[in-house]
Amino acid sequence: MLELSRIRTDKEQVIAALSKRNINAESTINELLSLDTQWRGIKQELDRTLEEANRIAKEIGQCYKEGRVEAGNELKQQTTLLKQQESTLKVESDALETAIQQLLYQIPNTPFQDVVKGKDLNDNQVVFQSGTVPSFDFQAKPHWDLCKEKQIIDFELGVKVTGAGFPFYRGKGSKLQRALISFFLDEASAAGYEEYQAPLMVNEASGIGTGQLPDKEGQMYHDATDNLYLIPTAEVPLTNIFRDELIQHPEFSFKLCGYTPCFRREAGSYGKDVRGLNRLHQFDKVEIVRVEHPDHTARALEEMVEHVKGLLDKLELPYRVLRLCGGDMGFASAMTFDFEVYSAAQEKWLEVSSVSRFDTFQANRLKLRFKDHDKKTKLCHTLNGSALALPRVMAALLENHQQTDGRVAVPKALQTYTGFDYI
RNA sequence: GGAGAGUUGGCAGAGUGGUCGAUUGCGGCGGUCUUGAAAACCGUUGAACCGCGAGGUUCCGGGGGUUCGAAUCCCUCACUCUCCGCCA
Repeated sequence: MLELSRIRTDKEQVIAALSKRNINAESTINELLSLDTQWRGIKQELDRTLEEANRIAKEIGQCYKEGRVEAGNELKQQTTLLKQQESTLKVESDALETAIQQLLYQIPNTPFQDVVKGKDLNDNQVVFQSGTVPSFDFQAKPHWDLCKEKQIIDFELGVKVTGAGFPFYRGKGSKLQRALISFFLDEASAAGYEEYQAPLMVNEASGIGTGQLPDKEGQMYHDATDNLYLIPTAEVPLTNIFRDELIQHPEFSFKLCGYTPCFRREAGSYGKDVRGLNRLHQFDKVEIVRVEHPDHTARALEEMVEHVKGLLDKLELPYRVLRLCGGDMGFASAMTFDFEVYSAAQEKWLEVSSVSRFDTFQANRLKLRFKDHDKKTKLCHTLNGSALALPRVMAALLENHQQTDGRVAVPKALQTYTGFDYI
């Protein structure tokens, strides 16, 4: 959620920044500011009325204390009109506040200065590329065939027991999952991220805190009996740790990581993109989350990008880093780098990580603040990234590392975790 | 699932109709002392909103009510804790 005070003072800058997302926010912003002006007028009137009522109430107290009962009774009569005014103004003020809030919820974050204007994924910029795409002297198999052949992931069995998008991992497949999770967590710990095991269900307040609610609730699994939501990413519980926190001093930096399964309804998904491991309702992910002083956000983002690069290097996968254009960024993001690994058999790039800075957008909803050097209370900056999401990494490992003899090689970095070299 | 007790500032914890936005302790910030740090001592310190400012308003879990006036009384909802039951 954008800060209303910023929209007031930097209206043109906000509109210009939002235009990078290929949206014209001018009418929304104007409506917002018009409502805001009305609200401030009402608020001032309401405050004056309340002030008067408070003053009289105090006077009445004095009168009774001093035994001037009649004077007190007289003053009481004056309050009748004030109370009527108060309740009318309160209704108007509340209505305006709600309308303002609803508009604010609809406005996405303003892209950071480095973000370029663009419509969709075609306008994203490749800012880094690493590794070579393997060339095979045989017909490379897609991961879903390899999974079946080697009996390491059973999609049909998942359909039987739960439904599409909930696969079983078996034998070496299951061990490879566990290896990846351990590897990612160990790497994150080594980089200074404290490991958390988070709840997999969150309450409504947490959903609102990180922005899944109220608008995107269709994307989460919801248990109506207890009004709890299955997390779509560890970002939700890990970031909500800081909800309603006021950090007392300006020297802070929180780095946390956590492995969780993630649950996504993926309503509206269809077609070939959902084949195999490409899109699941339940998948595993290690997430890194940071809460930083605004002065350190840029450095933090860079560190996170380097961290993810390191992971993919060690997994010996060909990958590229994209800086997303305004139009392709998530609602809450101010700047996002996507990591894509090349999937040799599918012959396409698969997104395995998304690293973003949110600046104050999340913190504003979370009420996550700190006391700065100038003793003023300010909003923290939040950042997060996947490091990494497992299924597509798994797909890329299988497809890129398949050998002429039909085996799939396990990268060195993972071998100590898996206990085997080939699948 | 049953019974009881709670929810107050960054945290802990007083406060039971008007001088309470709230005693105190811890923490934070500033200082003295110290080579530096710690300790000790001194000072300072709730948040949000409106206003150029003076200043004003709101907030004691959420919502509603009683009253001229509510942290304080009533209703309601949510959550937490304790005990009992069930159970990994």
